[in-house]
Amino acid sequence: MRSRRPSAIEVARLAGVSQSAVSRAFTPGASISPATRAKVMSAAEQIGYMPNAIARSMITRRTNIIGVVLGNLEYQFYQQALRVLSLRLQEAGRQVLLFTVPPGGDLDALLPQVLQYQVDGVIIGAATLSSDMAAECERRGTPVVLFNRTVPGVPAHSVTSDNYGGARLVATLLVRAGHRRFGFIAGHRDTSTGINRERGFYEGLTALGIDAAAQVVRMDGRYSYDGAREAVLQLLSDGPRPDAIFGANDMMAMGAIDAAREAGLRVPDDLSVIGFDDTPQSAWTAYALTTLRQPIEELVEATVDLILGLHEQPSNRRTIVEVPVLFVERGSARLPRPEEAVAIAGGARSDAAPVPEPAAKPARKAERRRSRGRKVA
Amino acid sequence: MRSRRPSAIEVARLAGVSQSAVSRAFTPGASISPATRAKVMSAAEQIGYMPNAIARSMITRRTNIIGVVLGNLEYQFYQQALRVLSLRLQEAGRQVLLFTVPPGGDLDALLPQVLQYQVDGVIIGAATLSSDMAAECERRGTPVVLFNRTVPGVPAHSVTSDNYGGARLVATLLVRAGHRRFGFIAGHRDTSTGINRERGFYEGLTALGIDAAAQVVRMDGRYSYDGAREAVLQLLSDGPRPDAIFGANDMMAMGAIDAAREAGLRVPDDLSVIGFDDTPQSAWTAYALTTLRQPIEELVEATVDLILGLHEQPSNRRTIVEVPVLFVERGSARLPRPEEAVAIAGGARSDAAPVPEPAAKPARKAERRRSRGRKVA
DNA sequence: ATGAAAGCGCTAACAA
DNA sequence: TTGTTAGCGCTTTCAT
Repeated sequence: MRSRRPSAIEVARLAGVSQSAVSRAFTPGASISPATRAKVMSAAEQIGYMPNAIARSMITRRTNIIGVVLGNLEYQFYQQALRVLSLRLQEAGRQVLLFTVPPGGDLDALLPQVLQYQVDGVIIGAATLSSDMAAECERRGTPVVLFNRTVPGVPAHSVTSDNYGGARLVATLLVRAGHRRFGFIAGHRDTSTGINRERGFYEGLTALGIDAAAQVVRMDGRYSYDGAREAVLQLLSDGPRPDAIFGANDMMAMGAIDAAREAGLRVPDDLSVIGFDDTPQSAWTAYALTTLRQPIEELVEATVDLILGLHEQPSNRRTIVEVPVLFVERGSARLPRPEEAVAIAGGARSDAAPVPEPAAKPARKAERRRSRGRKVA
Repeated sequence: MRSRRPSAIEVARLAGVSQSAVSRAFTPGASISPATRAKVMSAAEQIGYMPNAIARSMITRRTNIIGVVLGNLEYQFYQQALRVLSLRLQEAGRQVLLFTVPPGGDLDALLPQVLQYQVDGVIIGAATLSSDMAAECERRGTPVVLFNRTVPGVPAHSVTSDNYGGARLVATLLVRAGHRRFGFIAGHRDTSTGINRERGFYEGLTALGIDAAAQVVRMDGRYSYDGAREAVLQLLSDGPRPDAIFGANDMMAMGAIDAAREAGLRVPDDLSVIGFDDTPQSAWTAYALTTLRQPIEELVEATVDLILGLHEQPSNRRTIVEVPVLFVERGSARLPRPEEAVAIAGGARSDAAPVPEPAAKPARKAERRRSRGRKVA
């Protein structure tokens, strides 16, 4: 058996050309005659040559690797996001170097590792980035895009969905449908996502004259099914019952639905429940969860465009992309009559009956309305 | 502002030492005096130097990068697996270069890309590996481990769970509990996982004298919730009803449960349903799915041990690790009395009452039995 | 313990 | 179009 990894020199020798000819043969659009290229290719094939991407990146100063740092890979949303991200980056000819912030771990400790691999850019969908590390990345000329989060005071580019607007829309729709007492299941206080959803919900209620402080019970669902289920079970067992619950993500909303049923309540007749994300499970008939869809495809597309664009042409202007969310009506919440709802949501078309229905094909049948979305440059 | 990425030479100049001293300072256990190291470190800090992992790997001939190729990132099981895999590899000081086989895409087309990055090993949890590509990897000395699959005729190392044994156990338990007519929801015919689960189930039935050909309706669930739900809806609407359904994964089993309920059946009273995987949703009270747990942690651990070990010390002996699965009883299936069930499963301890229960903490409360597991070297 | 020098596999500038 | 040459940033002999 031959030596393990043939180099361009060996190919060159075999093909009877110079080593740079080999390099050119593998460079699309390089100045080389078809005859030479053919010779090279056949020699390469013969000995199983394959260019060394690492060596190439040393001199081109680009690795075509994008670092992706995630901290919440236990959440469906991030799992889906990673799937799409990986697909899109690959289509763009880039590779994904994946880093996971371990539970209790530190993003700032991880980032130097990422940078050592000379990545062409970093996409961060994890905990908070310190402004020190952001500055370090900028100094090195490595573009950074925050995915699904913003960090106050850190001048990094970011892509998020309109968490505030979506949550505010939920508040409006619930009030218009006659709900008066609410439960809000919060995730973590220290994520921009969670904060904005909470703010949107409370401000939406307040804007319609609801005394949020008195009428909303805030629960901590720790972003988990179990956490939410237990909190809601507790809530329903003592004191006056809410007539609607808004979960800061779908998993928690589903925990709320199960809790409600365990407590003998019917959803949505006795209790309306709305979630956030539109994970695949929301469409399952056991839940038929009315929710806000985070448009993963669009979020990812924006993220990829940003990071690749920044590598080509660095910019010190901070870009913030905010993508509108979509209201997906299934069966878990009582809502205003369609005409009114449409007026509330700002005129998007509604093409479904208002009756709850099993949602096998929610994408086609359900009523949807877009939140405002904006792009801030 | 200074030049973007300081090199060891610049550090050396600033510290008044040679460039190799800088290298040594950053190499644990290298022969260098504390004084010199201190000088280097302070100079490095000053100009923000960080070793270039790419350059280093050129000469050490190891990148510390493991290629991970997945094709099924829409399935929870692989999402979870990736999460754990990434964590464990990071703990071992390795990085994950992630590749996704696009829908309809080709693993063999992807693998050369992986190899160009000079990865220290490849973990494959996607479609089928051709023996050509396997040979190519071996020729280059890049170890390959198949995750959750085996490919007949391809001499690659692999780690799987005991799909056959688990499925066979399901058949046994269902028959012993008195079930006689069955539905089996298959995934794809071309995955070793699917094949073995199917074989185990059918052979388990046959071994107990059930005429599988006559008593089992085989459905194609395309590994999806929707596919399974529709297939089961169809099944229940015409012809004699089965009294138990086994889904080749949890998502399909949950689709079956929803279909049964839509058809007005109670689970498990009218219909027993068992799944495979033990995804997080199985524990949700709406389903309380009785299922077989694929021990992700153990699968990943074995995979990581294998791939790292192989890189240190290549072996041409083919290693196949098969990890036992765990039977997790929740509430979706009627089962034999505990004593009998234990005898069937081969003596594993049972510490739960046989009554179905909401499964908030299934790990502690549920009854479990291990399938046989074996390790073949 | 330290520095000088060689070179990992490649691309890019230059000359021919 | 082609070959020659000079590095990319680092580790690793080999002297000292």
